[in-house]
Amino acid sequence: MGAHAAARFAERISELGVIPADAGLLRMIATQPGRSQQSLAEELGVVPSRVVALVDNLERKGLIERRRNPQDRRNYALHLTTEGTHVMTEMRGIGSAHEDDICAALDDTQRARLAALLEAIAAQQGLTPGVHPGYQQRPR
Amino acid sequence: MGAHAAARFAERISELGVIPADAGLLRMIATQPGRSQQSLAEELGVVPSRVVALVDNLERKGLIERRRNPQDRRNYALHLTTEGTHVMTEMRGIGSAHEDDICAALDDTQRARLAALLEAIAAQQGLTPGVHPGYQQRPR
DNA sequence: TATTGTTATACTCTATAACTATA
DNA sequence: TATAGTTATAGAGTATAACAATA
Repeated sequence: MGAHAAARFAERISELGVIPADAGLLRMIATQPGRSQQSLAEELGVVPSRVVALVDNLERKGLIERRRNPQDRRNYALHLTTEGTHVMTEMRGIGSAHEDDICAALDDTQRARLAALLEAIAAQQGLTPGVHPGYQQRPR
Repeated sequence: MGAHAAARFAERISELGVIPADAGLLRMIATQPGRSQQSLAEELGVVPSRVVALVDNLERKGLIERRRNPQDRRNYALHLTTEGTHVMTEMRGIGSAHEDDICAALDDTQRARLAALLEAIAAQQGLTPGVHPGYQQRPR
């Protein structure tokens, strides 16, 4: 079911010219502007060279920019552009609509109950809020 | 959270030398022995040439076999081998243990409540029981 | 001609390892 | 030497299209 919800979300945000990988990264940068590629790599649990490609995408789409840090010219401070901020706002709206669509079968009480149950599981499983495990390589 | 559960399941079944794609296909063949590659492709929503690779894997691992149909020699009837049947049994046990692990935070009443809520969503969303959308190409 | 399965090919995603610039 | 980022390369997964065997 997670896969279904993810696929539907992907459909929705594609209207913004954005793919799921973009969405997660964009949100991380929006939440904590100025962060470096290294910090993203660590939090996502992926290799730094992969962040290069992800950030390249976002930059090519004009949603973020790499700003040189004059104090330490080795790293970049990543920031949303005006366009990126706009897309981020759109995405929040899409996120709400998406949740509403997925939960259409449930009334408000049931949604609250579902959320509480899932949160209990997430906490017990030690999941980091806000980081989608989909970035990490799948074990095989 | 679906991604987390899927990753943990992948870990568990890797002990059997099986990956998630194998697991789904193996179960489909176990449930309906003798089915053709075409029928799998249709139900999974993937292209027939992909089923060739998936079935090749399973056959290489000795879990299934392609049997020629003497009536219509164009298609294969897919069947589990003895080893495949054994792995399928193991997988069922792993599935139960997995569910139990994921739901460790909930008592029996809560699990029943969660299951009911999720089933309501799945039904409303028109999800085919037993087919994981992960086989289908992700829209971009 | 139509259907089942296969092969050839190309493209995307991702990791590893070597490399550059800066500290 | 160590760190941030990049490039080159290789491998896996997957679709498209052409193909062979059978009907």
